[in-house]
Amino acid sequence: MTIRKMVNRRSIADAARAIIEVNGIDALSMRTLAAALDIKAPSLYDHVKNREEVIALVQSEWLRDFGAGFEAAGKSPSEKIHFYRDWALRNPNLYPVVFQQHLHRDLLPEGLELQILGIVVEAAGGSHLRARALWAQLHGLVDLELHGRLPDDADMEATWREVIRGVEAAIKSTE
Amino acid sequence: MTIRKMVNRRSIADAARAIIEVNGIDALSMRTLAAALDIKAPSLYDHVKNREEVIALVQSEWLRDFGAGFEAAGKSPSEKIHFYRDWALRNPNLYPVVFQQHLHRDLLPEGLELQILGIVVEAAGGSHLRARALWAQLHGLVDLELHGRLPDDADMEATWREVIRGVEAAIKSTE
DNA sequence: ACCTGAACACCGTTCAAGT
DNA sequence: ACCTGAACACCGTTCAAGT
Repeated sequence: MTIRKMVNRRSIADAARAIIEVNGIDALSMRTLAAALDIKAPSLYDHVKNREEVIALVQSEWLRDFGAGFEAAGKSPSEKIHFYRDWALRNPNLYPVVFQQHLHRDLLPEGLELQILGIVVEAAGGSHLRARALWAQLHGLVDLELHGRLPDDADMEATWREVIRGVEAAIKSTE
Repeated sequence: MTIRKMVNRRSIADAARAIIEVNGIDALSMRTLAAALDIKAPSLYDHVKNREEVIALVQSEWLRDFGAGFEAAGKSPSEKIHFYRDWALRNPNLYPVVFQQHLHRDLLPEGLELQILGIVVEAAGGSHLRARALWAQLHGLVDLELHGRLPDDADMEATWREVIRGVEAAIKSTE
């Protein structure tokens, strides 16, 4: 006689995260998710509104994880940038879910988005404008790298160093 | 008596592009695509290998379109950057297909990828390294903008000006 | 409240059959 | 060569029914 673990929004989010992490977001179906929780697909709808909301829960859970690590990473621009890249490459299936879906702000812990934005602003030397330009660069480079869109012979280490150099130069120029 | 237009790889690509353009890539199913061409879904497989290949055809068609426009755009970094942004925002449903899918290089016109890369290198003042950093920034900013991931009050015009300023400063610093 | 089986309207793809 | 209907193994979601 096996006992089934309690099913609630948290356990659903955890099971969904595990599926996405291993097999990508396309592998997340309401049926596979239900199976992982030992119930049938229609039962999920007693806990969540729809598949969209399941994804939003994972997004929220992992944005919190990212935020904590980003906050804790060394405080120089270079260290923040390295953390961003490493987090993304360590979580290739989760990254697009967290940073490339519509952000369900209503399910987010209060202030989390602002906290993360604040760290980027700090790394960019205090300018909101440069912070957005920097974030775009980090996000874009990660995305191109994850999709294998850069030429095969592209030296990614050197490219990331170039990004860091650019930010440091921009900060120095306004000091 | 209605006559059906000829069905071939080109007409399939055109019909697929039209569907994606209007309703996004999720709306592209083999059944809706076949219906647009006045045939049944299984018949598509006499012309293409699978849905993946249909997408690759659209990707190839539009990368060529982008490349032609990018080439023709004014030759200053600022003008190239503006063209990139405008093209993306004018084609919000096509952009991810062209720049965020695995690139099927085997279906691409010879040299097209290198041509586009060359233009970015030129806009970046000749440095391959800075070209990748720049492309990442353009791609990332467009993606964040298309996904509405930046704060509502973010001044996008100013952010793009900041990107242009950064590139110009970087070029100047190595002249 | 939580779970179920059956059903609806969809998918991509295969295949035997027609012309 | 090109097209078809039928089928297979999937989807997300709804709903009446059970406890």
